[in-house]
Amino acid sequence: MVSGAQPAGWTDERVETLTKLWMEGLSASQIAGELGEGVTRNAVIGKVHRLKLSARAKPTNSAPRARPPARPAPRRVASPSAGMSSPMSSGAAKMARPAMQASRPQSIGATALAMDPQMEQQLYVAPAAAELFIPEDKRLSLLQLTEATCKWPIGDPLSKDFYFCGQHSLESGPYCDFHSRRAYHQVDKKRR
DNA sequence: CCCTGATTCGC
DNA sequence: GCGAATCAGG
Repeated sequence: MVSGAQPAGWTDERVETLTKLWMEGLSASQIAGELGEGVTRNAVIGKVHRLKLSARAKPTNSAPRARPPARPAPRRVASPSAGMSSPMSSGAAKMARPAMQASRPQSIGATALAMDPQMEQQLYVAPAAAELFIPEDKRLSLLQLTEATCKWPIGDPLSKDFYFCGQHSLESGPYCDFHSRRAYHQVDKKRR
C-alpha cells in the first residue's frame, strides 16, 4: 500500500499555492491544472470564494460584482419534465454570418491565457494559417449542400464562382472544423 | 465553439 | 467545507 491519493482536501500548502497563483492572475483552470489532476477549475473557484479571495485586481474602484437579482433556483438532479421536443432539425438553412473575407490576420494557438510568468518567453506569433483551399471538385453550390456539408460560403455570392466549402461538417454545427472555429473565434473579440 | 469567473445547493 | 452543475459574460 503505497498509494498516496489525496484527490481533495485543501491542505495549507495547497491553499497557499492556490492563493498565490490566484493573486498572480492565473485563471482558475490553470491553477487547477497546476494543483493536480484531482482538482477542477470549479473546485478552485469554489475554494477561492470560500476564502473570500475573489476580486484580485481591484484598482481603487470598489464595484461590487453586479449580482444577479434573482436565481430561479436551478435545482439539480430530478428533472421531471423531459419535454425535449425538437422536431425541427434545422437543415441547411442555418447560415450565420461568416465574413466572406478570404484573408485576415488571425491569431490562433493561444486562448488568451492570463499573464503567466512562465509563459512570457513562450510567446510566439502563429504563422497565420492561410485560408483553406478547396479543390474545385470539392466545391459545392447552394443546392448541393446537405446536412453533412460545411456551409461556409466562399467568394462573392453574386459571382459565378461562388461556392461552399463542402467539407464534412461537424455534428455541432453547419461548418467543418476549420470554419466553425473561424466563425466563432474570429468574430467578436473586444467590444468597442 | 472556446473560454472565463460567479453562484447555488446537494452532499 | 466541498465542488458539480449551472449561469452569465467575452
